Amino acid sequence: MTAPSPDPLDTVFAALADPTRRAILTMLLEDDMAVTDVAEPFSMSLAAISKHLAVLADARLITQEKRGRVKWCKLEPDALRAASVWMQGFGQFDPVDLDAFERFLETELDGPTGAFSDTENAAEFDANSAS
Amino acid sequence: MTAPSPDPLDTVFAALADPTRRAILTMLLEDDMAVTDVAEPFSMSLAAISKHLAVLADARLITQEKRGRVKWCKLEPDALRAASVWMQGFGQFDPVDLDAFERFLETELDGPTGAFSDTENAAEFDANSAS
DNA sequence: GGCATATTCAACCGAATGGTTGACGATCCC
DNA sequence: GGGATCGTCAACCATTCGGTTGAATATGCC
Repeated sequence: MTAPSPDPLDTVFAALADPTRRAILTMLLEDDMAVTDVAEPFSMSLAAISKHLAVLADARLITQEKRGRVKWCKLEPDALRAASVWMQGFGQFDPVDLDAFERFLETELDGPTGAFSDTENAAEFDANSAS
Repeated sequence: MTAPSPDPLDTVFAALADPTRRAILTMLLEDDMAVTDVAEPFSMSLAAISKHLAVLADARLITQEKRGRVKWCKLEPDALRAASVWMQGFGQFDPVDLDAFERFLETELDGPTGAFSDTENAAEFDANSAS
């Protein structure tokens, strides 16, 4: 924590660059989750997921609150605002295609408890399986 | 190049995670530039900038076209669209705050030839100088 | 041809990343 | 108290990243 203070965009974009972390964010979009539950769909150790969550928390993309012995992870979409503004400036796209995102989500998420469909996106949850 | 085919979002976000590369994109927003001219404001070797440009090209954030002995770099904002859509889905921010971006740019860019103001953002062009 | 310019290549280096395993500290519950 | 569960810590490992330097490859110009 002695780091000077790198541009917040650095840490936000770096956090988003990992498919596991993006998948975690997508899961948290549905609901707050405990660390163990976040880890469940991934074929990777709990410690690894814990590290990913630390990266997301460092980028302020999530917050973590310990209640009892379970630590709850909550999406913090505000952290994306600066990054989003930065990106939007380049494209001058059509204003926010939220419909496209909802369509994307429908293929990404299946049930409310983290049971994912085995579409093309399922690969994101077992990145090592990619040949 | 034997890599399977990672999610394009991986490479786009990873490319955006570096302040030097974001600065390059900002410069290219003004105009196409040759590699040497891109490198000029940075306190880093030409080879390093060449690598950064390769990363940006790999993420399809820029294209490079060789005319004569000089290679021109051109911004390709389309590559940001998918990433932007992905991000927007989390925030449900107010639709595209382009004004905020233009204000940001005014502090970022000074002249049309790569002369940057020495505001807070100038640090991005000599990242090593950050204590 | 011969020299200067533009850009990349190759080898190397230190630091950061993403993962593992095993031990550890908290907390819940009987 | 004591066992099970939750989560992190510490050490380790292989790979990637961001940078350097020096040589090599085009290309333009006289």
